[in-house]
Amino acid sequence: MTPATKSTAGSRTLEHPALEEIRLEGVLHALSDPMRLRIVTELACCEDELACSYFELPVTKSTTTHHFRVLRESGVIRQCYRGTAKMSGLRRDDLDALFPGLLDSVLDAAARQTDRLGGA
Amino acid sequence: MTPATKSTAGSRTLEHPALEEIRLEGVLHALSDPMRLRIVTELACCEDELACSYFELPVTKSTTTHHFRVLRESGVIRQCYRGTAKMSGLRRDDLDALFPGLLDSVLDAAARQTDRLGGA
DNA sequence: CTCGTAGTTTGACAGTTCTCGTACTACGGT
DNA sequence: ACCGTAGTACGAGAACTGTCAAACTACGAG
Repeated sequence: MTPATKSTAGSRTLEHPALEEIRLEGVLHALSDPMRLRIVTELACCEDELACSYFELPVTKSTTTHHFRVLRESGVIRQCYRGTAKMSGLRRDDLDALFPGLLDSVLDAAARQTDRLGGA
Repeated sequence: MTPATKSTAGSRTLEHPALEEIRLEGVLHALSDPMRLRIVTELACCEDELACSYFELPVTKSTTTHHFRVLRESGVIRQCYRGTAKMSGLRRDDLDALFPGLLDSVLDAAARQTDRLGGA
């Protein structure tokens, strides 16, 4: 994919879209998957960076990697390596600057829905 | 087919999800397509029901039909026939009841993005 | 009844998405 | 140096999506 990505030693860099590159459609699409919505909800809950392995998702590791990448590439989360772990955190500041109130509305909506459906 | 013979003419009935059936993921997915986001924006702008033919979308009629169906089946819009025309209107009330603030945030976000990009 | 306008249906196609399994790399601890 | 844990890359496959064209249905006006 990435041309000349001879990323041999150490430089485990992760590509993030710049603030101006974040598109609303991309963000909405990223959030429209149940698994990803769940990840984002937990991330918001904790208000801190979490390792991928923290989440106990009902999918394999490769699928997990995939979902985190979608979230990162759409600009919803920020990721960085920390030892062998990959930490993820919401890009709250950027999202709020670009689309004020959007993230909170979605988070609130997700909470309400969970309450309404899974509140068994 | 339920023989719900309404006084108003028309065996052309359109299926809409009940309020409790509307899912956040579905709504977000419906809104994550540029064409549909555009439709919703115009619908919100007009604050009234509009015929499909009002929209001058850069796609064929069948594609337009498809997008309107996705919006209706996800619970974002409400549709009914009126003569040969099919009128569409936002389900603002239902959406606000279910996910307070969500629609407005998305609309606002869409406006900001249009401003930021198209206002070049 | 006939015609035009508005929208639907169907089938097709290319592209994307979600998922998996297996093989792989990167780092830290012992 | 070795091993285990965390995550990645690479196919691959099934399902879904956005799009079109062409043939069709429904309604209103003459």
